[in-house]
Amino acid sequence: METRKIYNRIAILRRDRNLSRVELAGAIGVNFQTIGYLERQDYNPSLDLAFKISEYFELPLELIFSTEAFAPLSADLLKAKTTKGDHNDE
Amino acid sequence: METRKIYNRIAILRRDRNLSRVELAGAIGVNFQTIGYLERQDYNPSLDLAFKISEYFELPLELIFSTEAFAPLSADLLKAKTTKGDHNDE
DNA sequence: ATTAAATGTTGCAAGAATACAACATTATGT
DNA sequence: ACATAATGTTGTATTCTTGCAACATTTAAT
Repeated sequence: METRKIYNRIAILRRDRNLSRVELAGAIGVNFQTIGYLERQDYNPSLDLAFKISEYFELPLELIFSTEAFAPLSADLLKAKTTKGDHNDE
Repeated sequence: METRKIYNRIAILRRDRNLSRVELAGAIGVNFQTIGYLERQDYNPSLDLAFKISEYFELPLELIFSTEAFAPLSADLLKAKTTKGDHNDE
């Protein structure tokens, strides 16, 4: 299978919470260098690790990992504010 | 890292759409035996493969994969119906 | 009942993810 | 400027994922 690179927001989320890689790694239960590999997108996390990270940040997996490059977090923030109150369910 | 087993709904979703493993595998671009491994939960898919499957079924990844065992699909269906119209955003 | 399709099982090979160590570079605080 | 923390780099070993082949069992259709 031609493995695609999955993009992620680990680095920004980590900095947003003022954590070092060592701290984040400790909290999640992986080697701190593994966090580095993921932030640099040297390789994709396993599905289990992706879930662990999403659980740690208390964010849906799709908000942290994506098959396409992410826009800056701030853009998403703005979009969320703009859409506030819109309930277009169907 | 002590890898957890991730549960999935691939088998039910596949049957729901009347696909054989060969067909599903072909559509996604993996070996048909790989679908079998995943359905039996012999191992977890890579994050990329999980995304491919979620894209194929046009369902959010968390609806197909979970760190905890799934209730039957029908239960979720009922819950969705019950919650219809509830917009508790904040 | 027979056949064909679908699924399960085992085993081996290749590739990807993770751990870990040692060392280099960059940032931060004083 | 110095010390320390944080991050990056390279390399090796182990485990997990995927592909693939061969064969067994189950299911479905006729």
